[in-house]
Amino acid sequence: MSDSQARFEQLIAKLRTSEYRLTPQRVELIRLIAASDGHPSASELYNQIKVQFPTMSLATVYKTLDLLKELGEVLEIGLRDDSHYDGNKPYPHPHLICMKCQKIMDGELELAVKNIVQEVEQNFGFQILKHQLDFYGLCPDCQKQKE
Amino acid sequence: MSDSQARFEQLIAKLRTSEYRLTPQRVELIRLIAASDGHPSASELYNQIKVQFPTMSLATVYKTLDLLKELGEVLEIGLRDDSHYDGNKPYPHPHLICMKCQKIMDGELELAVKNIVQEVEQNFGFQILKHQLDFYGLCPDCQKQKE
DNA sequence: AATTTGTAGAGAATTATTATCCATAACGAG
DNA sequence: CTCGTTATGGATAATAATTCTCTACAAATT
Repeated sequence: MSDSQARFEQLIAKLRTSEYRLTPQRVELIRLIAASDGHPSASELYNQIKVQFPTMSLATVYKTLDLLKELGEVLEIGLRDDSHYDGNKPYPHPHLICMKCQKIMDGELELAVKNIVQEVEQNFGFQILKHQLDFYGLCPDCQKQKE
Repeated sequence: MSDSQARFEQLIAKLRTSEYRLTPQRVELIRLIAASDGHPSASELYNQIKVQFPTMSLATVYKTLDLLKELGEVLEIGLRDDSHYDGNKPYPHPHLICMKCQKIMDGELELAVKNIVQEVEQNFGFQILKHQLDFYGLCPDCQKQKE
C-alpha cells in the first residue's frame, strides 16, 4: 500500500472517529491532499476537484481545510498572498521558497529548529507555541538556469 | 540628538539624494517611522498621520512605504492578515509575535540565524536571498497574567 | 419514515492591498 | 522669485484571498 493511500485512510479514520460526516466532497479533498506530495493552495485544490465535482465551491474547500487544521492533520503555510497547505507533515517546519519558480520545498532541519526555538525561549522568556520559518531564494534547478 | 532624530535625518537625506521629492506627507510618515520603536502596520501609521494630515490617504502610506522598501530603508514584515513595517532595522531578522496581545518583538539572534541559513544552503543547495522567521507564542507579560 | 442537525453551495461581505486618473504641489531652471 | 515640468497625492475603483450568511439538502438518529 502506498504512503498516500495509508495517509488517506488515516485521515478518513480521523474524521470518522471525530464524528464528522464523511461527505463525497470531503473524501475527494482528502484524497487529493494525501496524494499531493507538495504544498497545494486552496484554489489549486479547488481546480483539481472541480473536474470530478463541478458543483464544489471554493468555500467548501476552505471549510474542509479549516476542519483538518483543527484536527491537527493539515498545516497551513500562511504566505502573504495566498496560503498553501501541507497535509502530510502537519507540524511546523521550515520552507524553502524559490523566488523564480515559486516551488516550495520542505526544510528538514529538526535539530537546528529545536536549537533556535530553545534559544529564543531562553533569551527572551518567550513561550513559543508555533513558528513559521520561510527561506526565500533560488532552488538548485533555477540556479543552474542562471538567468 | 536622539536615535530617532538621527534616523529621521538619515532617511530624509536618503530620499533627497535619491532624487525623490520631499513632500510633507512623506516627511511626516518618515518622522513616525523613525520615532516608532515598534512594528507599525500601514493602517496604524495612517491613523496617526490623519491627526495632522486629514487629507492623507491610505494609498499614499502604501506608496511611501513601498518607496522606502525599494531604498532598503524599511523592512516589510509580511504577515498573513496585514503587514507591519520596521523602519529601524531594515534587514531580515526574527520576530516574536505574542498570540495574546499581538505585540511584535525583535529576536536578536544573528549568530543562530547565520548558522541555520548556512545549514539550509549546504543541505539543500538552496541559495537564500532573504528569510522570514516568525515565532508565535506568549510574551513574558502575557505569561504572567496566565489566563 | 420522520426529525434533527450538520454541511454544501451561491453569492455577498470583508479586508488588505494595488491600480487608475487627474489636479496639484515640489523643485530646478531661468 | 516665478514658471513649467513632472512626480506625487487623493479619491475611487479594482483585485484577490478569505470569510460570512442563508437556505436547501443530506445524513444520522430515533
